[in-house]
Amino acid sequence: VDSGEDLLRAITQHQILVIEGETGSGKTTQIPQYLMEDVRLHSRRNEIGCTQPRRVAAMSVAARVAEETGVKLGNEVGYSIRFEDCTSERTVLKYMTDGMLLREFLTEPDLASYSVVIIDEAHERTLHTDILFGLIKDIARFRSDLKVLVASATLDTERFSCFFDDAPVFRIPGRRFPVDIFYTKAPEADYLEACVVSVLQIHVTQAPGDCLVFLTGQEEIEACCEMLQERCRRLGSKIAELVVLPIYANLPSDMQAKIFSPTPPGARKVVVATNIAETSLTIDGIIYVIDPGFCKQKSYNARTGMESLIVTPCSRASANQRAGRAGRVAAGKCFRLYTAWAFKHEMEETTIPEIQRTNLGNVVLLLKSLGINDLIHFDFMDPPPHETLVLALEQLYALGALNHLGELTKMGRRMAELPVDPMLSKMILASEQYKCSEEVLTIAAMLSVNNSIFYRPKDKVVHADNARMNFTVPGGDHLVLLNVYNQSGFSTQWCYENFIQFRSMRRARDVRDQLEGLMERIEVEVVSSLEDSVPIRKVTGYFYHTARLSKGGYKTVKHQQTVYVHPNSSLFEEQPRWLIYHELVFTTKEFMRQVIEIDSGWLLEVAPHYYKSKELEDSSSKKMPRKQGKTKDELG
DNA sequence: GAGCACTGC
Repeated sequence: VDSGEDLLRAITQHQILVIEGETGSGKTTQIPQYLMEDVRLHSRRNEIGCTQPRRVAAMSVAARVAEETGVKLGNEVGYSIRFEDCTSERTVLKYMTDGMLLREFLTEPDLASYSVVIIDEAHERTLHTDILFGLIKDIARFRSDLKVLVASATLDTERFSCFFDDAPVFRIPGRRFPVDIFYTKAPEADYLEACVVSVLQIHVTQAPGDCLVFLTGQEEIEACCEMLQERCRRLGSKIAELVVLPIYANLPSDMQAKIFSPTPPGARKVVVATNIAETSLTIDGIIYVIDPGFCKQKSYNARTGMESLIVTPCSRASANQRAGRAGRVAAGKCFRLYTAWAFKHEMEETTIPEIQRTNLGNVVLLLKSLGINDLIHFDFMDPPPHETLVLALEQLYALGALNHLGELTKMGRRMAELPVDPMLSKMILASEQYKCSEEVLTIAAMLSVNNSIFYRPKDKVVHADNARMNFTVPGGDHLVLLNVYNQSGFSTQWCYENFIQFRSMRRARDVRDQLEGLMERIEVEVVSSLEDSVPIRKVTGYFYHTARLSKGGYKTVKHQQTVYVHPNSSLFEEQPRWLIYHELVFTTKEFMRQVIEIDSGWLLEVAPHYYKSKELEDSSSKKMPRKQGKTKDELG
């Protein structure tokens, strides 16, 4: 940054400032250093906090700034991410994940220990960043000494400025190489085939430089890599060597690492990637980008409480981010496999912010515990759908976290301490009474590790499925997960032999350790039920998501939706009469994932306020009672 | 009988 003095002047004059700058403009590393050196802003020994959407970014930026300023990482400059606090009493500049700062509001609602808060990569609009916007705007009103910087890429800075009461926008010039963009003349019917043809054309006709292809998921990536390899084999020595490498988040780490090895002389590297290469990792040497213009996006239907993952055209902002990946080391080229007209008229300007596409159970609980009672009127930059808030409130009421006035209960206050979904925190708290907290902690940790524990490579499907069957125990999937956790011993060798994802296991262990560490604070004693699965089944998944067998499928007890047991479930063939599911996902059908068998009588024992014996009668021919429970207005 | 983009506390 050339204009450090100007920037400092602007910061002294305004409480909130929006900073617009491309990645590579040095805003993330330089600005906090200017602030640190400036005595006007730093007469008090308060911290400068700088949030990042990703853990690795927080760590690596902190390491770089520590090096540049010649201090030891963790002293004056440090970072704080889940499972890892690398700060000390001397820390002045702290890089952290946005979720971490959000959690800090629970212990320090006015962020008193900070003199400056920087929200970096604001344009990404992560769920946590969006909540921070509302909270920070609010505290800035009474903390006039707090400086707030909102740093974003070029897009949307006007909207940020507008949201923060017309805060001035300070622009920092970027340093990036130009990228030429090419469109197709007509739409492509088969974009996978078009990708393969484009890669080969680049390989044969273009100057040296590696190539990056954006696809939507594992299956597409595998298909594309196979097609490329097959055609290169057929062309044989007529063309130079092409090194084809897949990358996606679920790929085992040793295979991921291959994309970073240098391209052999005379050869060309092609990396076939998901969106992981759009923001999360950067590959050096990319000169060509091929963009078919699609991505998989999560969406959430609050009327049914169901999530789904759908292939959608990506936004113009996302397409531009992808193109930018070609211009990091030299001038590059981006080949878009859609027409210029489609780019202009058919693609959205920006991606829909996450807050509008996700379940908000834990966010609502967090805001309630910060004393924000009227969520409908909370200052969201883009408010979530009304139904999403209503469903979250309904769920929290059912779990006993809110009373009928929508106020936080003592139970809710304890639940908010745990960094997991409300259903999981409720079951952990309930496990105390049923003397099985030891097991329930493990189950909660395993359920909160979203991506699959079971590794199922295409060429070893039979082996993988056999390995998985060996973990089957009576009762349901929660107990299978508990069994896997207890057997694993966290050995890479064991995981490999049993087709278990080691990364997921390590994560489950970290989560479990963290949760166990919080048990004292919420006054839950850690005890084991010793082999008895009944108490575990009474509390796991908790009673909120129940379904009963009903001609060929299941019906949810509270909303009478037709749903099915997922074919990967250990209960797929058993089809028990009553069960509890952890989540609903819509793919080819409405599926319940992670289910456990229960006795309907338990529901009256565990949740008498929520179930009436009439709803639990077993004569399926009988007309179902009308929906009971609280209405929207009562919950407000 | 399915098929899981990416993050984060």
